[in-house]
Amino acid sequence: MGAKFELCIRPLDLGQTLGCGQTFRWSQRPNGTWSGPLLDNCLVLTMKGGTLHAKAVPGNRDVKNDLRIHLRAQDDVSKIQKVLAEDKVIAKGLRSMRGLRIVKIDEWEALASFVLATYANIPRIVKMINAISREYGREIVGDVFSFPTRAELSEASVHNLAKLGLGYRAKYLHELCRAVDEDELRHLKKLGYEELREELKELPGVGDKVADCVSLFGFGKLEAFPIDVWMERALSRLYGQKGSYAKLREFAASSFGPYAGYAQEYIYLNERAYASAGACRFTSGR
DNA sequence: GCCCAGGAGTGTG
DNA sequence: CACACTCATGGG
Repeated sequence: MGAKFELCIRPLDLGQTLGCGQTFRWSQRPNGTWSGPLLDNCLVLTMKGGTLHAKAVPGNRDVKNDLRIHLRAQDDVSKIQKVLAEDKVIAKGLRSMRGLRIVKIDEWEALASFVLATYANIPRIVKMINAISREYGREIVGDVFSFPTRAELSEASVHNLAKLGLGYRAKYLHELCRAVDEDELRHLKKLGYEELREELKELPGVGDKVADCVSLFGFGKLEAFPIDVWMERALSRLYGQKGSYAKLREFAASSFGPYAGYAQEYIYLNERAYASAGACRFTSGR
């Protein structure tokens, strides 16, 4: 039982890619490997000499291709970085993030995950997602659970979801299960970015920011540019850009075009690093 | 204890 | 269009 395989995807840094808050289900082990559920397999990933080595349990279906899709092996990340580095702000921050890749998450998982992600910090988001997976998903191997399907999750009552620590998000998630079905997801996959985000925004718990996260990470729209509180601060601090979501979104589209999603990730991580460096200075000043 | 969190929904000016 | 307010709760 289980499967082993290798993939040559470059550039790739597992920590930068899986631990940066675009996906919530991977965790780093003490020995530097990364593990987590991907659809109906549990994977353990490690880098050896620039090559990705993977172990999959139980090794269902075409897990190798699932991982290739998840890590967006088709992206020419070096070229994207080269284009985006024309922006001096990004060029500077980029140096420490060469191995970051945008991931492609299952559409339903992305939708449900980012509805839960509203107004919560990342450790809490991870906790909520683990809780609903444990309660309503299927056990893949010991203590690793798949993300619950829409059908599985629609069995949950608002009350039981709230008990898992979702707060007011319990109601959104419950309504989302009823507002979306497989036909709707199939329909959404056919849409271009602008149409997609407008239709996503019709769903309960989905506003501008969640629609962009789901477009980017769930539907693979690299031109999407999610703007959360961190991005607002970064755009103000680094570019002097302030104003409504629509205005900031327009700035991003004109500045970063088809690779706005990658630009967003570089700027977002840059801002978080800046904040934690500032906090460190502050606390160490005694 | 306090502040904040990868915001959205609703109502008002 | 822009704001203001509320929502429920855990993490740092």
